[in-house]
Amino acid sequence: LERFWEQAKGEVDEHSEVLADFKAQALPLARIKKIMKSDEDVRMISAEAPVLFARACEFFIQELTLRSWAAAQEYKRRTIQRSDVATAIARTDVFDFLVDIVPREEANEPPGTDGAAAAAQLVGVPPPPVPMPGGGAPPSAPQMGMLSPAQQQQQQQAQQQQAQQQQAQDGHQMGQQMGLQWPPPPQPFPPGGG
Amino acid sequence: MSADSGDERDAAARDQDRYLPIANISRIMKRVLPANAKIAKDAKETVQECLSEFVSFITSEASDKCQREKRKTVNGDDLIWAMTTLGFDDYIEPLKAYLAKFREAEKKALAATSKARQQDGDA
DNA sequence: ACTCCATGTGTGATGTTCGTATAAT
DNA sequence: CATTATACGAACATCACACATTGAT
Repeated sequence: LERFWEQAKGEVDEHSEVLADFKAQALPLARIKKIMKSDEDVRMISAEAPVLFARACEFFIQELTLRSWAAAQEYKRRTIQRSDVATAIARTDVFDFLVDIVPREEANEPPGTDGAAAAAQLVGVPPPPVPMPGGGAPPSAPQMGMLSPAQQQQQQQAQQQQAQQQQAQDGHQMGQQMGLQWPPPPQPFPPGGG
Repeated sequence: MSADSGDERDAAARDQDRYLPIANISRIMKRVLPANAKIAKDAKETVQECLSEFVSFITSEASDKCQREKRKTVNGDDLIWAMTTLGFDDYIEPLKAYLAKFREAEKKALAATSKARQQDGDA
């Protein structure tokens, strides 16, 4: 009897591993489900929904992180601060729904400088409205109008290349695009599967 | 104007139950950053909060669609539709492929377990 | 529109993983 | 101030069961 199980497991094992890779390095599905259920209208959730969401959350985190990193680099910082995330949100229209959490005032962006616009273009973002009410420069905002867009681009590109190399070394998942544009990982599914 | 700027975020730190583990989020963030990049604690917490908002945002839109169509179960297609509607078009393609592969794998896994059970009873 | 079957999901208990807290660098 | 290393405990994944949901008739 155990023989059968072992044989069967041979078949199942492959799929099990594949399925295991879903949650391998992912966010906890149970908590995603909890957050979804925080909406009173949501009663039943298919099993695939949290799985899909886990992946979507990775994309979301990666995009927000890269845009924040670009913002940090404009100040020649290697540490992403909250203000950088705020800046990334303020510049990206698909993140408008986050203004309730991170108000635009927290974004550090010197008005009158098109360096930000240049960076945004480099990032591949269409001209964001960025009304930028008279927010005023945050305390941690040093003088940064001195960088020419070209220099900023050079620095960012250098960083991007480094990042790409890191990606290529660190993992074979996504090292090709990742220019800071937002090309979702070509990896449609768990590695090793297929 | 006020000296309480910065304390508001502590309120967010209370219900960690409503957020995804910050360690996982930090790991995913580092994955797309160069090795020499650092992430401030504030930034991690901010991303953490934004992520939960993202989930709620998409879920709400998907739930509305389900109500319109008189369905009671939010499925992956609803989420994909919601993300498309809300402007996350770039996520859709890979997510579709991911979802398709997941369904396929699950079907096969289920069939395999079914066979295993048959053999179990047979033996 | 109504019924029927198959599929799939919520709930609760359990073993195991892994994220959090803390201290050192 | 952020990262790393370590131990503990909470939370996650899994399973079984009852029945609601879905889609075709």
